[in-house]
Amino acid sequence: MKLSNGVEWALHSCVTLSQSRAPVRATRLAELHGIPQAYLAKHLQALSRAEIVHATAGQVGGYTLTRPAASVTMLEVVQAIDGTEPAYRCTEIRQRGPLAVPAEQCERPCAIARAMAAAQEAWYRALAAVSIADLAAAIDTDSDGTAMADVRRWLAGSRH
Amino acid sequence: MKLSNGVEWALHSCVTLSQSRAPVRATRLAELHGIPQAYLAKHLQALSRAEIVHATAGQVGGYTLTRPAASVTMLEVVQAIDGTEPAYRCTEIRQRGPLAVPAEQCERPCAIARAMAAAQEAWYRALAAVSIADLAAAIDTDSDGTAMADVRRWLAGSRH
DNA sequence: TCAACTCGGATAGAAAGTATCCGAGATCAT
DNA sequence: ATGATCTCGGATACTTTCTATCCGAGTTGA
Repeated sequence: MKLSNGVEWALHSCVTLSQSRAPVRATRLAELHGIPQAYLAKHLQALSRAEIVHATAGQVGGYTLTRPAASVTMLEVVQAIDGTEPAYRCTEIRQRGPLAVPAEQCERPCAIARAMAAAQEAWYRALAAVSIADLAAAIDTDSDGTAMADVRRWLAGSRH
Repeated sequence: MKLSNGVEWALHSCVTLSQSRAPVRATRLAELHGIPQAYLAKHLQALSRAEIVHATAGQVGGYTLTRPAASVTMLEVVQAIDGTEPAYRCTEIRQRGPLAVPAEQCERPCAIARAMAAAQEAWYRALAAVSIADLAAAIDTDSDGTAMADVRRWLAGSRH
């Protein structure tokens, strides 16, 4: 089980966007984080499709958060990049083989699928409990309150 | 994020093995579940390497559980097949770019990595709380107490 | 001692993730 | 109003992982 690499970039990008009301170009986000510009753009598209960010075209275009950072959860971002399909998908092998269970007895998911779904739900809950604003605050605390100010300063001076 | 297909087969196979003290051949497990024999064998190797099952060679060989089913958790099986690496791996992009954080300030994982680790831990905890014996009992209940007896009967008559 | 059966690792093919490019659309200066 | 420039968006190659399979090494029982 591996999570797409773009999840990390998307989360950092959202934290950065939370520090700016003005649109931020994909190129600048990539430069700030030291990551491939073209590939990050693809992931930003996914965030745009999920309506987490809003894309503005044109010379002063770029990306902005559509909602306050406190109302955007990590889960939304992860699902926007990685998809909403659960990690475990039951192929109903109980309905196959010599001891196959009749289909009419399989309305309820199989016990294994239920346990996996419960685990996934626990994962979802943990991610839904943390917002982009929470992340920004935690990163700020880790740096003794300088990190986000530095980001804001860098963003303000980036439009040359 | 997608979980390997073999996880489902491994879990069902462990439940089946919990119903037999005698070794069960990989061919029989595949036949019972209606799945590719050769590919299941590869996953059983992983279970063997993790010492969840014991492989016996020879004419009356096959696989058996090494421990009581009540002491084998879903988490162990999932990790044996899928590996123990966490789904999210931080690439430390905070140490890159124009606002790079000095390495000496990065002893603690970044806030995003911490939140992801907490979510993964919740997932682990949910899986560790369910044993193979629990699964067997739940499957039995779903079938009004006939499923496991049917499995035992089929296993007893399978060595022709 | 021999024969038959088992598991185990090494080997091809398919799918998904990774990385990139160029075109459609919009904005600002002229 | 017009044109040039800059933006995002989807379509296109490449790499890695997962999927599926085969044949050899080792063991058991007759």
